[in-house]
Amino acid sequence: MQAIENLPPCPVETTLLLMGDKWKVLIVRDLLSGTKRFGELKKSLNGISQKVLTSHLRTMEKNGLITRKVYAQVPPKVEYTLTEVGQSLKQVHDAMLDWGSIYKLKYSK
Amino acid sequence: MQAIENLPPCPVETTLLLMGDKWKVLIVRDLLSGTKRFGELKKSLNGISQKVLTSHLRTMEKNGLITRKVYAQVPPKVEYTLTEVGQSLKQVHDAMLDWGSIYKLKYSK
DNA sequence: TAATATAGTTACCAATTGGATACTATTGTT
DNA sequence: AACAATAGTATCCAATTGGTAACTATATTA
Repeated sequence: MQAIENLPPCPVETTLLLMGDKWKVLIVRDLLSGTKRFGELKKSLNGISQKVLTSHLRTMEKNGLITRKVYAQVPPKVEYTLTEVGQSLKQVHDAMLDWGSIYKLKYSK
Repeated sequence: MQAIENLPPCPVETTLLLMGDKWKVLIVRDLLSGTKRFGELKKSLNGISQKVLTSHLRTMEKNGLITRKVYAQVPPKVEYTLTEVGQSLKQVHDAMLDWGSIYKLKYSK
């Protein structure tokens, strides 16, 4: 992958630059359990539009978080998989999972 | 605090609902080192406008993440502090800090 | 007397994001 | 011959978000 230029000095801001987005975190959540096809992602990301899903996947691929594998078939089959760096987002995901659970215990009905 | 209704079933989505926003994470980052005044936050959140900072602080207060203390002075003095639940966002913050650092090591110039 | 400092609020405008819809390509199926 | 299936792309419109600038209050300071 190509090096990215001008990342912010604060690493938290770097993470936000690459992942500071509802859908991207949910895409990671879904790919943490393994490779998925485009259609599977679309279905499990309830309500995301095709356009938005495609554009997030492209950005994440460019940033080295996922890989895209196209099969020479008709109808098309495209699979998305987390890279090693993408996998390492599991810590962030898990922290968010834990915190959300705690918050719900405390404050939800 | 009042219970919040209709939190999403997935705890990750709950976290995103409350924190899925660049500025909110950075506000937490800044408050993790202790209580801050409005003006201090504004200065350290480089580039945030007064309007946006105010509105994020209000939402976070409503959600039980921070407390707001107004001193009866002129000119006004208002301090913001993380609540206990707000403090517990440290795990999320730290995971993002770690991941950003790793990412920069691998991919930045 | 006028300026300064702080923490806002309000109104308006611009930009970004997101959604809906229609369209494409091609092979296999009915 | 028409249709289904998949992973898109292109276009247009709507909504949300964010920025700028002006305004407020009032005690203290020059």
